[in-house]
Amino acid sequence: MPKKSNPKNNLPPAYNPKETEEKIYQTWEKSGFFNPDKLPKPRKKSFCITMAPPNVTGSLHMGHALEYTISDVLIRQKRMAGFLTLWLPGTDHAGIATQNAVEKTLRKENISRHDLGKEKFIKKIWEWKEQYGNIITNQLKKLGVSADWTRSRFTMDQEYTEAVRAAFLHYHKKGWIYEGERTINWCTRCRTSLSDLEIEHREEHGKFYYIKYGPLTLGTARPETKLGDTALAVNPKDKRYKQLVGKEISIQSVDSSVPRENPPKLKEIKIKVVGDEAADPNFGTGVIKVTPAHDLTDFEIYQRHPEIPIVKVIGENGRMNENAGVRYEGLNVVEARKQIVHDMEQLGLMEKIEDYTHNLALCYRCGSVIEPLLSKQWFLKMGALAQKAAEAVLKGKTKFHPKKWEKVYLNWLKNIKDWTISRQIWWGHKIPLEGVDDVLDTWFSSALWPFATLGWPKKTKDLQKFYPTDVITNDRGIINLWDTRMIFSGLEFMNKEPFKTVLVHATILTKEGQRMSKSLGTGIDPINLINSYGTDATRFGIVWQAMGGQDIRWSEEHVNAGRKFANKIWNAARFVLIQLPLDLKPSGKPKPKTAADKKILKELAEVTKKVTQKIEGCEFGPALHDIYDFFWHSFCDKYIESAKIQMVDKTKSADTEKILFYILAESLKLIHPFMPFVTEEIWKHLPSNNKKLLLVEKWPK
RNA sequence: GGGCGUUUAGCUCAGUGGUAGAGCGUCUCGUUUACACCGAGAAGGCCGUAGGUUCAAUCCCUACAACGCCCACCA
Repeated sequence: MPKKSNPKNNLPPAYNPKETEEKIYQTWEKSGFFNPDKLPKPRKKSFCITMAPPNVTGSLHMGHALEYTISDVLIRQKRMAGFLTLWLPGTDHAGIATQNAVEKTLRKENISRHDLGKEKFIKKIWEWKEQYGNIITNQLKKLGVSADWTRSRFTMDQEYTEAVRAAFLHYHKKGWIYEGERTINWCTRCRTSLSDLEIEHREEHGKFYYIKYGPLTLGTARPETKLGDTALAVNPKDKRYKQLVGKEISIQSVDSSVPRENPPKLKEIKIKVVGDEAADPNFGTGVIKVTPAHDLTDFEIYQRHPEIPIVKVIGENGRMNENAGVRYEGLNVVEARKQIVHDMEQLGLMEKIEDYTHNLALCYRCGSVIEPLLSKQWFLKMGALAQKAAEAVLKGKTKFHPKKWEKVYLNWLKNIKDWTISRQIWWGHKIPLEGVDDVLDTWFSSALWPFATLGWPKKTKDLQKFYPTDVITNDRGIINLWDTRMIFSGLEFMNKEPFKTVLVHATILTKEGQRMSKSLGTGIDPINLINSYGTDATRFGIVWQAMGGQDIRWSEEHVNAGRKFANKIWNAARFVLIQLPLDLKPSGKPKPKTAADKKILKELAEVTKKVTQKIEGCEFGPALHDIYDFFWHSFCDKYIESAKIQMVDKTKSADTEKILFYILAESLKLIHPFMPFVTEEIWKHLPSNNKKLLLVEKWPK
């Protein structure tokens, strides 16, 4: 006999995420439980993640969605497991990136930042920041992110700025920050220096020119820098040139004082030959020209041979300057190259030209060609800091997950150079010294994130409770840019590594294996997925594919599968609720009576253990597969079908009801970190559970 | 140049030293007290190639190939 539907417990026949999600999120926010201070007590152990702050340059992409979903899974599970749980959110001012984004919008109105002036331009960026910061926050909420918004930080808010200042002055006092004129990476479009990590490489097919230098011939890909040559270098062990080392030789060269309108003329110049290991006897002719002002290697040769003069021939605008001579002055690099090649050919100085493939250095923010040039910049000494950072990982104080990234991390630290920390842009933290207009590399402030967000340099309660934090989650692309620098900063300022685990998540690619990118039009907007499938389904689809550190070739079917699963949970709950008597009181683990009862309880115990272990081990995809499999195939397909028969038998029906309820309730807890909305909504309808949110229910053991 | 990763069903991916699995898709049957966003079942795989270790290899080892990523001053 079919039971009468329990009128108090009836749910609509299908789960509707649109109607549910916003309301549920508001309930959570109102509860205050995202804030550890308001969580039910007692909670002895803390668990803290400082959120990798999204840039204020745009909206969220799939990488964010993955990153924040798996962080949220961790946070929700720990919160339920009784930890004093804090997920601290924020945004990053993202120096060059944001400045460029705002400049781009101005360009549409045909205005440059110089037209506006510094003050007005910075005001414009702040307006932009307000607007995009809010968009991002709202998108994170849509994703279900259970972060403590009351503690939200921005890398340029007042207190954070104090932290940056304190950190800089600390290093300065130690003598680790110095100003120096060195050859650095320069973006001629952004008009700023960049660190080694802020350049990208692209293969380019170019030419390789063999130029006559008096008795010698040498190869170069950049003949225009010849105008800044101040020496030649050969390997001291190279027998061919041994006798030349330390001597000055006379060579015929182009007379750059002849105006471009006139035919080129020869001029005799004298140039010194030095012996240096950087010259490889087996490459080209074994002779290299030394242009210290425009080549990083050549600058290092200069450092080993300080008697070599330096002549800067390319300006910060990327054009040849007065030192290049009237013949070339004002030409950009490409034009100058064309001109000088032409001139040398005319004068018989060009021996031959070959095809050549090499890697071109590009700005990681705007894609323009990087021009190495001599410039006065501020540097932070890396020696002691790099060593600290390496030790943290070597001693196992900080662990990477997956472990393979430790090698990448250590390898970079081994070959590290001093960090160029000054930038010539307008948007950023001003260097806190008199008479300097430069701002700091945006990563200088990001490096302080795990403790500056908790109140450093003040000695706050939050720092005491939550530092060191537990996990940081990010893309592999910023292991060196960010993780390394947070680790040595944490050790330097807090004497403790900032987190125990670096969780390097997968990269989401298109189904074809391409990088998702806005400009290529290959990106997917997670908000669109949420709008068509619901947040739980989107989170499900993402986590379902997050099987390990492997890249994910995105396939949307899994989001659809998530939508179906949400509905399956909903309907299983409907079925159970229809069966339940109105006065049922949840009373712990029920005793099994039948073989089916025993089996399902045993399987629940197993899946509980597996899911817990897998979440703790950062195996989110496998954890979700397990609970999915249990709930759908063991509980719905098998047990509910058995229960339908058992319910008819009056000697068994009461016990069966209890088991149905118990399995459902425990499953909802296990599913909640992955699919928080649908589980919370159902939880509201369960009898005698009206007071507590699933959000803070006790995680099953 | 150095390092790393991937290669399993039509697609996206799990997995194990001993008869190969999931989701989606396809096909057949099914309106039974939740759910057709469902149920029962089926088809579909020399587990990249070639060697080796082993009683036994998709799994361990070696080489190769394809694709992808990171690092690097080769002018």
